[in-house]
Amino acid sequence: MSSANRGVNIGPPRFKIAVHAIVWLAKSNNILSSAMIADQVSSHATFMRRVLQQLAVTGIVESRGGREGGYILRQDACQITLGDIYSAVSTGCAEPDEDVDCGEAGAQLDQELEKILYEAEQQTIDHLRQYTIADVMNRVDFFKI
Amino acid sequence: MSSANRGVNIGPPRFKIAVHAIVWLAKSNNILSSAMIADQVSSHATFMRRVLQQLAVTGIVESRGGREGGYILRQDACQITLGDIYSAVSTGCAEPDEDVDCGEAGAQLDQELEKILYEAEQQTIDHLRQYTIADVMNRVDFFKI
DNA sequence: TATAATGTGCTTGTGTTAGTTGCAATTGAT
DNA sequence: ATCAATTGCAACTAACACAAGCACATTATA
Repeated sequence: MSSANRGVNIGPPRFKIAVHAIVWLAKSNNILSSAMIADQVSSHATFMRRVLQQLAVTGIVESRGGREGGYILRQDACQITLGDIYSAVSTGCAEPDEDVDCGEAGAQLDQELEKILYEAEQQTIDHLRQYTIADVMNRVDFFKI
Repeated sequence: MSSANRGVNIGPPRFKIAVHAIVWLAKSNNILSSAMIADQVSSHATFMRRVLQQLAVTGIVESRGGREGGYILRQDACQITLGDIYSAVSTGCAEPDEDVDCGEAGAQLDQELEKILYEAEQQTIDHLRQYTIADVMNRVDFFKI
């Protein structure tokens, strides 16, 4: 999976990979190791583990350690939304900017902008909540349920 | 202006700098050189020229070459919206992803996701259209009109 | 116990963006 | 006409964010 231009200016870069991983988990309907998922999405096992762990802490997938371990969906494909995934992979990359060094007035302006952008992002997440993984899968023949 | 963590996962990085620049132009209500603007927003003249040029092609500012040249607003602060600015600084960084190399099905899935994200971004822009530069300025004492 | 997986720290690679320099073209002041 | 100040633009460098990849401790199961 290339890490070139993302095409749109919204969403963390991991978002699409996370969706791909969940789609494959939904299709297999089984436990899959990070290595197997990485193969399917042309990524790498270690990176997938990090992404899948973010999905695990929000309860979208469950991780099992040890032999025969891996990841398995904890919710049905028609219950998981793109908004859920966006939120899950955003955690940890949404700390507020450190204070800018362009003066008091500039800093205040920046804070106000930050508020507005935060609000816009929340609305984006709401918008993405209308699409479930099942919806997305049904848009592609190969994954159709 | 730090280029560290952006705090939110939406908008091109230049967005906030572009807003700052326009706010200063609105406050001064006069022609300002790239060097003067760069000073105000703690950035650099050449970089500001790049950003301001994007704002010029969409008609938000006007650029004048030569001695006594610089940039000046072409619209009133209460007519320029954050959505306009977002669109302006997004041009040229929103080409679609190159085709991913994770198989036909994966590529199709990716295209569908891309459509959904594009739609989400358009809605973000619409959302940002409700805020004018004048609104933003009135949120900060120093810039209050 | 041996095996196969996750979790995670660390290093390396790479693409994107900002910073910087240099200079031609342009425009107004003198 | 000359000079000074500015944009526009190309090229290069630097910084940063993120993914890729390795190593290994930990964990769980056959």
